[in-house]
Amino acid sequence: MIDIKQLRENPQRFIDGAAEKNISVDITTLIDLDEQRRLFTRQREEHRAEQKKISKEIGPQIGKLKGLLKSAGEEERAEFETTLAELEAKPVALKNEIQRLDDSVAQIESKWKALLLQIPQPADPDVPRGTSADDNVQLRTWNPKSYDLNQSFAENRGFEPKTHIELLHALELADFERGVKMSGTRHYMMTGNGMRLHQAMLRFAFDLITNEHGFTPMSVPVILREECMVGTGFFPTGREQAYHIEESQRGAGHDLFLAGTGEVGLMGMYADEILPGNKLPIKMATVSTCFRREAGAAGRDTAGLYRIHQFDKVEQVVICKADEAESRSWHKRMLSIVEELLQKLELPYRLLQCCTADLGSKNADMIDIECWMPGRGELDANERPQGDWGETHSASRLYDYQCRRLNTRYRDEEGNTVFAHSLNNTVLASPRILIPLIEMHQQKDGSVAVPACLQPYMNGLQVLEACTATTTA
RNA sequence: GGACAGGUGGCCGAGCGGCUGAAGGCACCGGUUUGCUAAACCGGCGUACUGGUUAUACCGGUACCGCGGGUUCGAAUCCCGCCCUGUCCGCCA
Repeated sequence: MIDIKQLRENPQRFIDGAAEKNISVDITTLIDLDEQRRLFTRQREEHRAEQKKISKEIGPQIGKLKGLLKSAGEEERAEFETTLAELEAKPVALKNEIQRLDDSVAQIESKWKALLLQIPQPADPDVPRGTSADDNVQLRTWNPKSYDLNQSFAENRGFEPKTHIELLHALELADFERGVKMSGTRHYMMTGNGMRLHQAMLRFAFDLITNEHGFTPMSVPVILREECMVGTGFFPTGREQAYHIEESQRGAGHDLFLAGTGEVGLMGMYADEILPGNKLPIKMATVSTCFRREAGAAGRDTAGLYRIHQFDKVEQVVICKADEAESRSWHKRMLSIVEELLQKLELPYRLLQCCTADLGSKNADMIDIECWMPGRGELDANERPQGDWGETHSASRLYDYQCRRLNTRYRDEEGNTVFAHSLNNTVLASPRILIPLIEMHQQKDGSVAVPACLQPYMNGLQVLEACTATTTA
């Protein structure tokens, strides 16, 4: 959520910010509603103050009269009733007026809140302006010494690559048909060594981030209340991307939603809290199952492990003090952890500075990491893919946008409560990361070499071969 | 799932429908005293919005006693719905 005070002071910044992100929101209406809300709220407060004052003056008198009324005789009764009516006339008039203002404020406020939640965080000035993902800017690439990105896979390795789908089938690492049979399109199963590899990847990444980089290991709920989804900024805009468990239909008090990332649980845990300043920065990592409906992606990446409804992800999150320099430095550090990971896995990658159009509404800045996937991309004359980059990681910098929504604050040195800054980044998402892994490490004989860093997590296995697969027939 | 009990400030805990933003205690901060520490004593100590002003200093107003609604001139206190917690029973990885 943006700071409404900043919007009042400089609406143009937010109008431009939304336009640059290609997000259409009615900021003029929000400003109108904001003014009305403040006006009516102030009037209501003035009336209430008056009411309280009167109440204190005549309240006890009313109470006393009502008491006397009970034991009063006929003549006295009439007199008391008249006095009572006189005393009550003014507060009753006030009460009606307050009731009217209450209704106005409630009505305005719900529209105001709904709009406010939709206003995107403007991108930072150093984020390239753009109209689509095509305008993202490549920052740098990395490749192992043995792989020249300017040459084709065949030129590098001396044989034509298979796609990950072909490799998964041949080595019996995954079963798409039965996954689809049970759950429908975009579902799959990892089988035998495929599952071992999947787990090895996750554990390797989790150990790296927690043991080597001091992030606190966490398990988090992946079934969450709507407040968490709104608080973390995934709702209302991304509502159709989340699976919705309509428990209220069965009589429960609230619905639940499946998280699309562990970030929801990690950030949600500190909602409505004021943290002691010395607790920051909070560095946490979780490994969790992620669920995405992939609404609007019909027809895209339908085959293989690229775009699926359920996967597992190691996620890193940092909650730090409200300091731009500190935020920016954490962003870099989180990215460098991923670079270390990918280098250990010997996977070529590139860093992409996302342009304004690709940021999403909550981010001030986002850097994606894409791995080279030889089995992806346009088909050549022989109907074989030419290879392409595929997104495997995404590092977001949000300033206080998320903490403001979540109401996560900390107490600074002067004792003030301040909204914290938050950042998040993928450490590793699997099975998507298995695409570059098995495509890049495939060998001429159709086997796949297991990178050294994963071997301890694979019972020491060095090569995945067809005959080593121990899966169901 | 069934039966009870209960949700009050950082924590514990009191609270007759008006004098309660809320007693008391603990913790914390400042001060006095003090060889040091401790103790004792004095003072301070919630969040948010909003106005006086341009200001995180100061003064005022409003709201907040799980959440939402209702009764009332007036609600922490009465009523209704929901959420959550605890205990017992049942079921269960």
